[in-house]
Amino acid sequence: MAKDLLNFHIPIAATSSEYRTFPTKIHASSKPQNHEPRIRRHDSRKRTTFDRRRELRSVGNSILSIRRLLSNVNTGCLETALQMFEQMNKSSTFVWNVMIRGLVDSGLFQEAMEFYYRMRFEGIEPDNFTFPFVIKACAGVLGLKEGQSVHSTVIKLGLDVDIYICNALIVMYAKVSCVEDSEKIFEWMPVRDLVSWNSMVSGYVSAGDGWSSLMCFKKMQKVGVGLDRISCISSLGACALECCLLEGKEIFCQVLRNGLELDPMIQSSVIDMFGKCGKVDYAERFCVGIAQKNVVVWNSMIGAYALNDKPLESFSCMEMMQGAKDNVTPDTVTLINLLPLCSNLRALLKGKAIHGYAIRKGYLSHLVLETALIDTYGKCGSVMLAERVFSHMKRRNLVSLNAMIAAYVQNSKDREAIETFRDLQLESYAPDQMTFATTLAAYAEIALPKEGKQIHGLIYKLGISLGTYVPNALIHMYSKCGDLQAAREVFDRLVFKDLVTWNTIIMAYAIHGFGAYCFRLFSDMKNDGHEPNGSTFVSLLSACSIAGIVDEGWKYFDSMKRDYGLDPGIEHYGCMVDLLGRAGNLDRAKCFIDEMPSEPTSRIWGSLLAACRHHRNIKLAELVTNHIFSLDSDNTGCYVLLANMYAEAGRWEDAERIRCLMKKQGLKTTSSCSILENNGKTYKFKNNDKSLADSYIVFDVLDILSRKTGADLYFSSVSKLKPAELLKRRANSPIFHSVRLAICFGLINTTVGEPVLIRKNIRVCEDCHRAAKKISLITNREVVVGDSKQYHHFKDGRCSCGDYW
DNA sequence: GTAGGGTTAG
Repeated sequence: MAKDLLNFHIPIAATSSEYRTFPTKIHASSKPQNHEPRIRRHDSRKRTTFDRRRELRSVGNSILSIRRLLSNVNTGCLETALQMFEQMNKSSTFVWNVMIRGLVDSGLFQEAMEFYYRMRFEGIEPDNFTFPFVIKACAGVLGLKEGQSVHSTVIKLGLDVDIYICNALIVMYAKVSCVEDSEKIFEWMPVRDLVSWNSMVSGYVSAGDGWSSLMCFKKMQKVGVGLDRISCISSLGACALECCLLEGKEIFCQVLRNGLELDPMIQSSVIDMFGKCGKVDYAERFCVGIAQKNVVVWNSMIGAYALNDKPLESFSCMEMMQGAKDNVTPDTVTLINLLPLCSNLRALLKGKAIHGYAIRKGYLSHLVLETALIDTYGKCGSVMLAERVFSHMKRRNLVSLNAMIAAYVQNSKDREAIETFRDLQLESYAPDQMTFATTLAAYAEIALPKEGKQIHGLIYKLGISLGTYVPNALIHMYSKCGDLQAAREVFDRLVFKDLVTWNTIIMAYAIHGFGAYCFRLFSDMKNDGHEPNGSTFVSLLSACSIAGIVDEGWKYFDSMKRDYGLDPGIEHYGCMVDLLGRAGNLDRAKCFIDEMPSEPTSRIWGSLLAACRHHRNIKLAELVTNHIFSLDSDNTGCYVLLANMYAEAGRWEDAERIRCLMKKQGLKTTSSCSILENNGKTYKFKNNDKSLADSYIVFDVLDILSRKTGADLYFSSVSKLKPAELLKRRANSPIFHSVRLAICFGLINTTVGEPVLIRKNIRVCEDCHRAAKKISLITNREVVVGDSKQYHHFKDGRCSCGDYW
């Protein structure tokens, strides 16, 4: 392998430290008044062929060997070229240039840089030919520091007026996100040509600034530079970036006027532009007219369908490309385009098929493809396969790590997500907005406000540019961690709030049971000029369902379609089943599920099951569990709920039967656990947990409170227990449930007047709920308990959930 | 017999 031969490493610092500072010469000197180039360079083009031949002969390389070297480089036989190079006399700049060019052309940018440093180390002076290659290599490795160092050398050698070098610098600075430096170079260039203008147009696109690119494109035509195929490709990219159809159409007309429509790169750029501007039909019409389509053109069309929510067309497009007429083989980009469709369709098998195809074709390992696979597996619920791809990756970057964190979060592996986030920091990756937004979602599920605040501090410290993406995740995280006040502060400080921000804050108040306040926020949102979407109504209906505001719930449900043309989705139906269940209208809830336009999920049935339990309707519960098991046979919660219902009704044989069934299937109940924080430390309690050093105090307080709240609570609610069973269960009594231990610990360790905040991994049981209400009354303290769905604010003997959850 | 700008993707 060519790379093995490139084992000559010189540390960058040893060779380029003298060029580390950014060159200021071009900015400090006065702007040239005319466009006459300052002649300061040794222009090799002025040398005659004879001179060059004589020079090359004089350094001991025969013309034949140089021709062979060039031919190897030109045909991509880098390995042979490298072997030849090592045996040649290396004192001429020419042979180094040829080698560096070869490496750059093969995408071996780091190796090209190392070759340049080696050249300098051996005392060979680079010339005007060397720098365009080297600068391109700097852009390739996105090395701003290296680029600046090379730029210094260019100035020192008086080559900063060379138009080729300047053009390369423009592109390099834009690619490393310093487009202002590109602008300065462009502005100060003594002479600009079409390539200089094109470099600026494409430079702005690389920097993500499509509008500046289009303005530059217009200006270049105004000053009479004209345009060529590359101007069109770059400006079409700008239109695609900004979804600017009008400009895109104009450029398309220019393409036709200039007869450029047969150029495959133009073709793919046009399709891509139309696709990104939401005009997949235009893209399709243009694509159909292309007689011979290459793989990039096909990929652009597949991508356009995918982007415009036409997954089936994307797949059939892939089949067409492989058809007898075109017979084009899908490449890595084709697969990368198709994988998100599998994610959206939750089509795990299709994703696996693409993975298999990639392996058969030898496309792996490929960083982007592997990242897309992690994403697909994560979204399709197979975190194990995502992990497998991740662990086999030869190379990773921030995006692949973000994808793995997201896969964990999507599959409720929040601890693993946080662990991966920590690894990412240890490996010195600089987390970005995506990293934080995803990791915050993991914290939202399992953390307490203190940990959340720490990650918030880190975001602040790193100066992550915010937008709304991270603040929205922060609002969600704080509300889920129980600190609604902190969520509100983030919301209030956010100057530009988008629809997601509003939906998130409404949901924040919803899960804390402040239903009525959510309706006010909804009205504020509309006054702020936002049209609600499906998620807004999930927030609103959740608010109604959690706070038990039945009438408003129906009002919003009806308003969705009538006022906003939004079809209720499965989540909206879920909220309505909750509401009907709460009202005790179980038959109506069942009919409502039966009449749903889409197939009910196990979650929908789960809502009805919770209602059945609340209203002690075992008959319906049995029917509902059958539905749940047919969809989700290892739904532990469902087994437990049914078993408890049987137990409460004194139907011990049935309860035992359900427990046996669980055992048979190897299902284990999730053990309850409650957490709270005190003095910056998180304390974790399990049921009947005596592991804490001063747990005897906790148990003493619990004893006092149990007496005051009526220790017979538990026994009264399960009074149909047999005496033997009663004794057996004494040890597992709800009196010692984790949440009660945590409440006692909180009461002991927090200041009077401060609420006691607890998070719990599973739903609060009826006994603990009843006890918490009494404790709040007796101690005159607010107790806040968050479970997997909502928060219960216990105050003055009442709960914000209205005793339905 | 060496240079600069360019398409699709996570």
